[in-house]
Amino acid sequence: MTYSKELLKGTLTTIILQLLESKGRMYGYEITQEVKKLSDEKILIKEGSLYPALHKLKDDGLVATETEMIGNRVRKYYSLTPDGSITTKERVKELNDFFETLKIVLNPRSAMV
Amino acid sequence: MTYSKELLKGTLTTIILQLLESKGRMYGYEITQEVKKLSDEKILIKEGSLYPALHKLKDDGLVATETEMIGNRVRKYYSLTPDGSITTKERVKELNDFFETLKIVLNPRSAMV
DNA sequence: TTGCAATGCATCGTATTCCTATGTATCATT
DNA sequence: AATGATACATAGGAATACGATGCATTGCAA
Repeated sequence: MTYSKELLKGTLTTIILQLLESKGRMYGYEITQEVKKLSDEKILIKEGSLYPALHKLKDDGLVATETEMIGNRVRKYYSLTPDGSITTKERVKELNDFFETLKIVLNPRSAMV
Repeated sequence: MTYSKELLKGTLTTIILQLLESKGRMYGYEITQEVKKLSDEKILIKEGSLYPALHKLKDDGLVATETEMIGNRVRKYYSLTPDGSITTKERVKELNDFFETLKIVLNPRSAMV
């Protein structure tokens, strides 16, 4: 079972940022595998989503890259810039807050605070 | 403070469906106001999002409409069809499940099950 | 009484973003 | 030798939320 791809919209970038925040640095393929593992195979990030997202994060100055050669194979590591670290905290906070709000909207009877 | 509009993607339809499930029937403007109220003004559904979404739900056979005249003003009520009711339960379940999964992904240290 | 805000419906064009499909290349295992 | 995993990347398409705009009624305040 995989989630409707629409659900990922708006959260993919936050997932990437938060992974980089906790792991320090990662390469693309590693990110897809880590998300797959953590989500019990329920969230599968595709290359067609991941790489454009990473490139955009770089354009926006939120991540920096360094390329390494592993044998003859190129590997591109991503890590957060100071700006990226700040943005990550904001995004994660916003996402958690959004979830809480949505819970209330989706279940009005639990809204008695 | 309003959430980044990207966050709503993939959840708007579920919000509408669940509101109809709990309220029985609602009209468009009423939906925007109810979501605004329940979310403490943090989720503001725009007409440009709402009406296309409602029309799509109708095309998909998930909601039915009835038009009423309130004074000289037209009001269009939406309610769930039997199909819509089933879909609503599935969507809400999927969304809650997605949140749980995402929590784990966003905070690996809490993933020790 | 005039004008503005709120109520109420709707659509067009735009931006975003995720995916499918495709391409290239290395490496390990069979 | 072939296949699957590793690893990067992009082009084109689909979905969807929004901004802008339009129309009409109603209520209220200046």
